[in-house]
Amino acid sequence: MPEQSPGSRPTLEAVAARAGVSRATASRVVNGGDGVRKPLVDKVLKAVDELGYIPNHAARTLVTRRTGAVAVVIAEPEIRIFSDPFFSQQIRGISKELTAHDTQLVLLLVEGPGDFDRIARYLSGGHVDGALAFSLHTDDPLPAITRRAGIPTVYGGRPSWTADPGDQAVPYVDADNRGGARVAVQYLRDLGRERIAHIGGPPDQTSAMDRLDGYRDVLIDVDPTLVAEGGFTVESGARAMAELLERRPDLDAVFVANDLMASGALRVLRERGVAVPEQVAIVGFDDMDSVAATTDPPLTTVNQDIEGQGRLMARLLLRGLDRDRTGNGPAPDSVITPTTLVRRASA
Amino acid sequence: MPEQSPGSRPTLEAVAARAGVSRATASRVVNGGDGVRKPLVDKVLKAVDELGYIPNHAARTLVTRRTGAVAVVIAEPEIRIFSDPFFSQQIRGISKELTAHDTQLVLLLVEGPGDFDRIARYLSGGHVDGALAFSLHTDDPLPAITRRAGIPTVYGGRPSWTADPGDQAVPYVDADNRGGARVAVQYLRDLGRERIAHIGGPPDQTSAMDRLDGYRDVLIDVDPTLVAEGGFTVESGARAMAELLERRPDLDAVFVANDLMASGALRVLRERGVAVPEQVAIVGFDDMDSVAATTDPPLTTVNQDIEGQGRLMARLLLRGLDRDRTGNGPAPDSVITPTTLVRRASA
DNA sequence: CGCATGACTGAGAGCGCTTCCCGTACGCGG
DNA sequence: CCGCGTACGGGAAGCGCTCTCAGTCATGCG
Repeated sequence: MPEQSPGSRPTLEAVAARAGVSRATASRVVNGGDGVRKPLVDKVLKAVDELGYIPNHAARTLVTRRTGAVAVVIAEPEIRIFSDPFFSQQIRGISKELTAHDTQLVLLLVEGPGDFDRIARYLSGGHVDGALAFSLHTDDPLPAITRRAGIPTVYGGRPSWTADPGDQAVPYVDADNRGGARVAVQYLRDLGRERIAHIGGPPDQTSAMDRLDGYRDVLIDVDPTLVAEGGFTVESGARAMAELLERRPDLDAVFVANDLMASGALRVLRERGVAVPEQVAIVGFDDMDSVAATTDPPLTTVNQDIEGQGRLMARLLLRGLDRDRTGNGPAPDSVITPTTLVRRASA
Repeated sequence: MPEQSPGSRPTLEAVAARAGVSRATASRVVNGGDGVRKPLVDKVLKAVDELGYIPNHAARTLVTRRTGAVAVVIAEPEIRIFSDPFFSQQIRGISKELTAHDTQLVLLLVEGPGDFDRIARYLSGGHVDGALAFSLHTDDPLPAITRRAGIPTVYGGRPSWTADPGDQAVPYVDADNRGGARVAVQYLRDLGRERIAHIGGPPDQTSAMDRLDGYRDVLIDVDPTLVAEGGFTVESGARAMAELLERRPDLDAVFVANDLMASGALRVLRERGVAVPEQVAIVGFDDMDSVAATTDPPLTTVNQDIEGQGRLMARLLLRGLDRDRTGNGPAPDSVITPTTLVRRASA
């Protein structure tokens, strides 16, 4: 690779000159070379190579009006954000897919409520072609922002407002939370468990609600005392478990809405000398490898392909952007990814 | 905020026209307004506001040759990456600082060894003004890449080659690992412990080595059987603890190079019925809030301000970029951030 | 053999912005 | 009241690239 002399990189002009063609032809070659005869293509490529030419991104963006960048907006006031393997795996998937399409990942962390202004300005500023967002809470202002900015956006997780009629559909990627929950609870029932409790997640997150719905699908007329609410954290899971044991010492199984809470629940059960799975069987959700496999006993849980979801989000967005540009292809539709039950020792 | 008619955003030209000034004057106002009389400034700002003008970033970059973006390169083949609260907090700090300076964060995840080519191309491509990187392993190709691309870079954690003489200094931000370790071990000794073991991190990470050095600073002629090596993971910590107990059943304290390993060590001690801190005192490192406070017993550990380190990294880089541009100010220098011992129950 | 047709290539016009350079208008002192 | 100096505003030149449009050349067919 040729050394870069400081401050001056070769331009297309230089490449064209060296190859003995016009700038237009050089440009054509650099952008795929359609309609340029082989010998010229080779000459240009040779010049590119010799000069170490790298296209100027800003100039290209200026004329094409496309940035080749996508924003990933993470708005999570809680600590959970990155520490949550969930996000990190999702981002990893996104990164892989974007990279494969020569698209940059611009990370936008929302630090506080006042930040939405900044985000809005940024998204409106034409810095990125599209956005990927994680819709978490009911009152999330993000959808409104992206809509007003006219930025194509794909959501991770079913946005809460998608239930509302009349709202325009937005593409999103989500796991089959309800189906997964159904399978999990059904499994517990097939095991012969009769008083299956549930520790749910925060009600303003659709994933939590969908999992609860799945639970109810199987246990139609469930006694409300068998249901407790947690906050998707280890601690809240422990609290909820304690609460359930208090209310229903007779319970013989718990379907917990995520692995973190399940690990908290396991701890409480262990502390109180309740044998898992003999006395109480536990099934979690997410199959976080850093949690589910290392609990004692290892957690039976519902697996979802989180990284795959990230990839899918990116792919959906890129496809949509491509469609905007070329004007053809089907409108991107939401995708529900499958879930599978992973049997370990806790149930 | 005015609605954007699709596809056409107001230009500086439009703002200038509406304000009744030249484009040059409008530009000056938008960029700070130096040397423009108050009434005109106001007129322009009013026009900007009314039109909802947002500068075209590509055009600006094209002429100024500055992108207003910084790359954050994370090259960690292991899973640890994001799941590691370490990175997430660091990134959070970086994000805050960059945001405060209207600079974008472009995330570059290295997925595999072959990816370095892509990273190199990207960094050379003038997409970003600078880079922040986490130097982890001895043979990391990143430093060479950024140097060749001529991209100002600040490292997180002391790069291993900084020990080599003759190598040009690179700015980095790191905690006072050695000092922190010293304080921790000294604390154990002040407690009256006499056979203080050490579980170290991977030898190709400077933080691990520096902590080991701190340990040795206090325990000058330490018996090598008291030192075991781990990989900064829970499991490796457990393994190392088991190994130490095997070799030296008489040990009465362990200084562990990070909290994750410490939690693994605690588990092993608990399983074997060794009382902590009565029989064996444990001190960790990092003070990860998701770990140190929730172990049983809560972990005495060495705290470092990780988010602050991230901020510092960004600040150092921005200062360097500013210096490159204006040509004045001191060259950015590396920073070692202080560490403090946090007393909890494990020692 | 001549002209039409198609396939390529080249010239040039900007994309929106910053900034240099020059003209001018205003300030002040004499 | 007039001259000069200073500071501010305006014109214009690109930054590097894409893409339309027109021109060129070779070929195929009548």
